[in-house]
Amino acid sequence: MSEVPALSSNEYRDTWCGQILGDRVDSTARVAGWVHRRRDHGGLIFIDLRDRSGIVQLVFHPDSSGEEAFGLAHKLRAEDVLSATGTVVRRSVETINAELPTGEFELGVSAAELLADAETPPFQIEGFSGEVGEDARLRHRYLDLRREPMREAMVLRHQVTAAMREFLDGEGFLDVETPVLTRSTPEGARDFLVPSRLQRGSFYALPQSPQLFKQLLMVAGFERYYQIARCFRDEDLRADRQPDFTQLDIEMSFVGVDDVIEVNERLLAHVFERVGGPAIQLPIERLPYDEAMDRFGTDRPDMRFKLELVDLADVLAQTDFKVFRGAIESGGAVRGLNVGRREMPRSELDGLISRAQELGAKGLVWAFREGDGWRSPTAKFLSAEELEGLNQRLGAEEGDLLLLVADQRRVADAVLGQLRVDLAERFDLIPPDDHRLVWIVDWPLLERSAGEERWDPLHHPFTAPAGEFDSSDPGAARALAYDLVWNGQEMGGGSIRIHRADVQQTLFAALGIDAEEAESRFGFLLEALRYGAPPHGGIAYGLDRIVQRLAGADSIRDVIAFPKTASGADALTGAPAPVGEMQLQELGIALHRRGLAGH
RNA sequence: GGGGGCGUAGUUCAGUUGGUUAGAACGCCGGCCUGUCACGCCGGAGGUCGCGGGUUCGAGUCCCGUCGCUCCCGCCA
Repeated sequence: MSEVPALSSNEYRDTWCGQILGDRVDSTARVAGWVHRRRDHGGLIFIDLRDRSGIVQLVFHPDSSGEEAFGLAHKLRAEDVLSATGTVVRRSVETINAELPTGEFELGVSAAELLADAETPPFQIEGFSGEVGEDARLRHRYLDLRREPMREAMVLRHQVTAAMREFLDGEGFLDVETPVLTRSTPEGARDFLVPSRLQRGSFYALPQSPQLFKQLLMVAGFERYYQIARCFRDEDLRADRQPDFTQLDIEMSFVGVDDVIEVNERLLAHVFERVGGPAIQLPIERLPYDEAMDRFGTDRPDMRFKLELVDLADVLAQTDFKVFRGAIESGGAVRGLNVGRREMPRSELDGLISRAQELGAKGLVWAFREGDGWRSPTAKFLSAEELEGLNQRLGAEEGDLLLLVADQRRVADAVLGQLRVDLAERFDLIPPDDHRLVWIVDWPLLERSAGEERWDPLHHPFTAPAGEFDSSDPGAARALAYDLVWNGQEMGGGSIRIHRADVQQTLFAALGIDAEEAESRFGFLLEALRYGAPPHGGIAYGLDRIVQRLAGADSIRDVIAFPKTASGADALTGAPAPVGEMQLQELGIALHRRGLAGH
């Protein structure tokens, strides 16, 4: 239950429902709130009244409450809004309700006023054991938010941001607001665009993050900045992705990787301690990117369980099996996973193959170790020596389920890395209350863009390289970057930024952005860097995800007051919605009728 | 953009191999009830089976399309 300070008296109430406690016994109190539940015994009426602080039982008695109040009580219905005055009474022992914090007391009502009556809610606020469909909850979110789990999630969210502000304030960080109507910043996602009326044909972009602004604040000499910033990305939604979401955005000057990580570890420990999250052992483990990919096949490993990937190419160097040989000869890899001794019917194994294909693999080899060999459709293609070598490399014991993927290394990693997580859930390998935080460090600076002759930044183009950047071998460059991964989910990421204009220009060039384009898109940044920019770096956290995880919620939507549905709609307001012809004309926008646009 | 799941009373769900009057629980409405707290008891109302089309003597059930919600892939940190 949310903590609230004592009330002063006003025309509606002088006490919170949740504060009808022992120190009030025999005194007069006035409370206000919503009718949570009514129990009408004919000659005696109980009303549970709810406000943000909690619930208190009101008792209406035909004699002591008076005819008027008693008559009103008889007509009360769920969610009516009521103000009631009465005497705080200690309940007799046999009528105590141990479930309620106020359960040893009640309010003997002497007068009551109906402040608003309520229509029957479309779903029950409480007292119903089933889960209400999210559709209905979102359409009437203001009612959904009256339910205790939602209120608690919102309270938790507030406590998290309050603890963040408290810590950062104590460390000298300045909270500075940056624009929402801005220019596209290249985080890689599609921008939400806002048409300009004053400059027809031009558009603002909603920020994907305050990245460039916070760097400019470092140039401005603010040294330590933070903001709880709304960010926007026009991409498809997921259970942990919304088109508008919130970041805790942080930037610091005159710092290196270790400095940023050190402050952030104390920040996390402080926040978790304040809100009763899992205890954090400092320092948080750091895992180099290459090792994460080797062992877990992903840059956001869930380290609460083992199931590590194994490289099998050398065992199969001489193999005649076309699938494996083909992958190896074309520069790919054969990677394997020992799932341990498991039963799995053929239908489920087929399901694993489908899942592997969905994730990009051409196929998946499954096998159960049986004696010195395999029970597997693939066994007949492999020699006894190869099977023995594979069993040994995979540490396979009798009955162990083995999964192998032969493909380009990044594909094999991605597929087995995801299957590893799927199977851990399938076989309950994840300890229930375990939490594992890890920094992923030593990232590559650039990666080959998929299918194109181009280098892309793994983070963003302002990430500083470790040491001198060698344009002749961009793939070898490492980044001064770090991501925080919590139970396999990315919670935040950041880097030291490039603070010299010449280095930034070199990087733009390496990314295929020529000087002219760099000047037109990022001229303001390059110019700022020429006026004396301090070495600086920072981080941004996905606030919604952090709160989701702390709340133990299945979806990010459960910790956002007014979230969008999977199709990006606001079920409550109906956004997005068509606008009038006049509005469009003012903006100089003409809509294509469907089909005319050509695509 | 692609794939999977779901859509029946206000809510959560059941509904057999296609069969004539579509059920349950909670909620709602009315009555009774002075210590309940998921109050109890009695009675009652409430349905475009998401929508459109098709197959059939007959469709909640089968087929096609479409819309909505949701999960995943692509995309996106």
